[in-house]
Amino acid sequence: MLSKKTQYAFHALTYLAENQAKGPILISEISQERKISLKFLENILLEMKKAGVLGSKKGKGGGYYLIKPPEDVQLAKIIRMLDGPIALLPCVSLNYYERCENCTEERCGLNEVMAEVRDNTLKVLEKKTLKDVLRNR
Amino acid sequence: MLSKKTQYAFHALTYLAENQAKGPILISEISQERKISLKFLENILLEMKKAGVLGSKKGKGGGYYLIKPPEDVQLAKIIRMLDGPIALLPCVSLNYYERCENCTEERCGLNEVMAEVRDNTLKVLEKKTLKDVLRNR
DNA sequence: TATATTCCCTACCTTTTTTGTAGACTAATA
DNA sequence: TATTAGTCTACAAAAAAGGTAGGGAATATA
Repeated sequence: MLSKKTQYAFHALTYLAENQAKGPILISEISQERKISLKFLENILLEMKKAGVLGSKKGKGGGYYLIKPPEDVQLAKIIRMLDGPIALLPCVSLNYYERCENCTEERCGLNEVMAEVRDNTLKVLEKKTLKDVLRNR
Repeated sequence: MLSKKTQYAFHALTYLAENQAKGPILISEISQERKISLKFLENILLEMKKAGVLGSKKGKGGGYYLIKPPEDVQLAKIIRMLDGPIALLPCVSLNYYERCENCTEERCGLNEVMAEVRDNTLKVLEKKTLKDVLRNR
């Protein structure tokens, strides 16, 4: 399951996308509108900024804004950024690969299946973008 | 990611499947062969017994054994049993459904995408069985 | 340049989940 | 009836998730 953090991130991103015309949006506005703890949301937005998804502006008239058009923001990227691996096993993760203990990959049938699951999942999450989850499509 | 618990469960299940001919297998044997903490494994096997996947026999010559042929044990069932929901959001889970807070499902584009992910995942996990992950296929 | 505004950063705290352990109990078998 | 082996309840440690506090730094504007 996606963590609250990632779920909040999606709430924030769709809010930003739907209000792009207004220019930079205050953290506090997103927090109120989408009912997310202000300080927790601060962390999340900052993390997304560092990952290159959001931009920000300080001082009066400041706030956060999307740095790319919604159709260029892959859902897979957001999930990986905040939740880590999408794969079900470390040994089949493309971005967070780790060897499995107690299991030789060459002879383990599980990783083949899990690689198939991963591919099927990514087929959706890498194709779909922020634009696809907006309310006013 | 799958929890250790579920990963251990798969180790145990494949061991049981590969040694079916030997009759009931001791917890301690699986624990040693697959390097899993004995007491932790006890809990896991018991849970699978209660869920109807394993049978057991007490006393000398006892142990655990598969109650169904490996090709009848869906991977999805094992995962759900020990890890819970397979879906990425509670509101698109078939077996563990819960309403999402702060999000009206009718107008939330996220759940449509996540339902698609779920379907793609289940396409694999409900088709593949314990037999498909055995070493000596 | 003073001040208000707003994001930035570090550190911490609480709760929940995961992972693992202890020990007594019950059932089967020889 | 002694031994073997699973069953059950409870607990505990460690890790992860979720959330909070408070000051610092950059910006805008008067």
